[in-house]
Amino acid sequence: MIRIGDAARQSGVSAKAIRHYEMIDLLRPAKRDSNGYRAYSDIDVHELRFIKRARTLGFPIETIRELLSLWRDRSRPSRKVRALAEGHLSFLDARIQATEQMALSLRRLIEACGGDHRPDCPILDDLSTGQVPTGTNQPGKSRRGPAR
Amino acid sequence: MIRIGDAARQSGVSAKAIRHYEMIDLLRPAKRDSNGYRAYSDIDVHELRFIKRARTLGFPIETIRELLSLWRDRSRPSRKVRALAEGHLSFLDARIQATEQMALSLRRLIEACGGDHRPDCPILDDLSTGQVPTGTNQPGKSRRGPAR
DNA sequence: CTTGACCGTCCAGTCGCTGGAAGCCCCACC
DNA sequence: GGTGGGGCTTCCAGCGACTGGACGGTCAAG
Repeated sequence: MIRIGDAARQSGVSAKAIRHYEMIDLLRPAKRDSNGYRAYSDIDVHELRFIKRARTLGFPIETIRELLSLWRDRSRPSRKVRALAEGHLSFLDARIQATEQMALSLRRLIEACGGDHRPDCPILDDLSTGQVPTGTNQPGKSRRGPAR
Repeated sequence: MIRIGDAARQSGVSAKAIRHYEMIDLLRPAKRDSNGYRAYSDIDVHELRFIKRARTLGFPIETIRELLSLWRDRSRPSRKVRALAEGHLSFLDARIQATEQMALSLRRLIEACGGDHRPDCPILDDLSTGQVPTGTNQPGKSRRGPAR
């Protein structure tokens, strides 16, 4: 049986994260051996790798939960998997768009800025005169800056 | 004097967020009028707009803190502002790259998936056989203990 | 017997807020 | 005078997906 450290090394998921996944019921509780250590099988490591790969593709945990249950189900329709993947792809595309928009604006500002010892700076000028984007505030209608 | 709700409407920053900014000392504590309500000046609203615009460009709060202090300093060298902006731009570019990589992989998987009623699905196949990205886990520097 | 690599639990912190509860303040309206 | 509805106040909790650290047990080598 594989202990948590080895499961971590073999899957690329940290031991801390493995315990975390167990706590949030993404993974079923690991068996314990006589001294209380978690003991994993190759199948468990395989699931961890599955999770790792899905995280690498940016899937959120809740979606991975569904993906895992679809994976375990031998009769799943690939349609469902595909729908999940497409939903996530839309999310990624939206994030790319939003981030590119930020980068574009910022790049223009940087180009206009001399970057010398003087206080004159188009970057600060832009920030200080920035128009209020309408309808983007208030309780209820939250604007979410892509998380960091 | 402007109360918090109006300051929110005029700046595009929610009232909750304004209080939050005060709590983390991004904003100096607002004056209070007789009934204890926060009272803002046009200058304060201007700062809020500055913050809002910087957030829209994706700057993290800690960087905005520096940007604000540079902005308040009439003799600031634009060099420093520019350096902050360039650092953030690198961060944005890295994020775009990473997200595009995810989207690209996912798009390929989706294209290969029929999306029908059958259980056969390249997406799940990929996830379940995903190679372990080496060197991407945990604290322990993955050094080997004695064989068990 | 000590060292050191593991393992365990539990709590706190990250980031940037948002939601909600409980309770004032103030105005208009009946 | 009461009532209703905004606004404002405070404080606590929660989001996502973990990571860090404290504190302690377990085990084999030296």
